[in-house]
Amino acid sequence: MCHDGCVTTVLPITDLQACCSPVTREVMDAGAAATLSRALKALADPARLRLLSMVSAHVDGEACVCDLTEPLGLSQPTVSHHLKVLVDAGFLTRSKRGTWAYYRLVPGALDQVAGLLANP
Amino acid sequence: MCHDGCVTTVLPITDLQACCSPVTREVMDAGAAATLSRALKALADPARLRLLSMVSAHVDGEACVCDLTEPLGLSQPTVSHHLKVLVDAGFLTRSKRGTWAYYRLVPGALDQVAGLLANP
DNA sequence: CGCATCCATCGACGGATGTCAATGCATGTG
DNA sequence: CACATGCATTGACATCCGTCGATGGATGCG
Repeated sequence: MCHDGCVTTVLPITDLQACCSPVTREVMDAGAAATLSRALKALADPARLRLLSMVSAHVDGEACVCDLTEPLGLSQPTVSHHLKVLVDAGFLTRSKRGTWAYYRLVPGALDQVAGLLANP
Repeated sequence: MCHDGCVTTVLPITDLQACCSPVTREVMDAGAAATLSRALKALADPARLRLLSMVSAHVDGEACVCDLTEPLGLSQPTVSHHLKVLVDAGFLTRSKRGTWAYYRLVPGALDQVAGLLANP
């Protein structure tokens, strides 16, 4: 695997909005496909989908790791790992206050991916 | 891995439309997350995204394997493999006519996934 | 200070995934 | 019939990914 450059950098959401027109509009070049697929890979996991859902449904739209570990049924390191993946992909932000780390949805990030899948 | 049942059956697109409300509407249960993540996994590959794009852009909205293998730059078995993944996930249909196998987008399949990601 | 809590990172392990060469099976053609 | 073409399947291989226990750093509290 790992074609065309093997980019290890984080995916800023701005890359996504600049990268490509929707899948069915015209033929995607390799770069656009790689960028969009990186965003989709971050979403293509049941634990991460539930994390996004739980964070957005939590009070004030934010949640810390200890709020998520038990209802998700996974260990704390695993939850931290998934949250990091979602932050790196631009779907969540992390803000540390005291001992706690609060995660929050990035507004419009999911809609942007949705817009690249749907027809215009 | 492979929690909650380890379903090996194909994912009919009807499951998807029945499975869940959008990610940010309410907390997803494990089953809905598994179903949606299976659809997203099928999309989360640059080769498959380009295949969808190339099929939809091809004349008459359909294409056979020999149309796709050279512009994609992957071997014929690999292209066949990716096409099978997309068919099994409900994003493409396959119709064999003579020696050729023609692939075609399933109307609305991508939009359905998009609708589950975006806000209502 | 000493201790508990929250969380990120590390190392390890098993299973999944993307890729190709080789093979086999239809279908069409001389 | 013999042969070529289009495609799916198989087997093998390297890599990636999800998970956990263990560890360690940071913060707050007695």
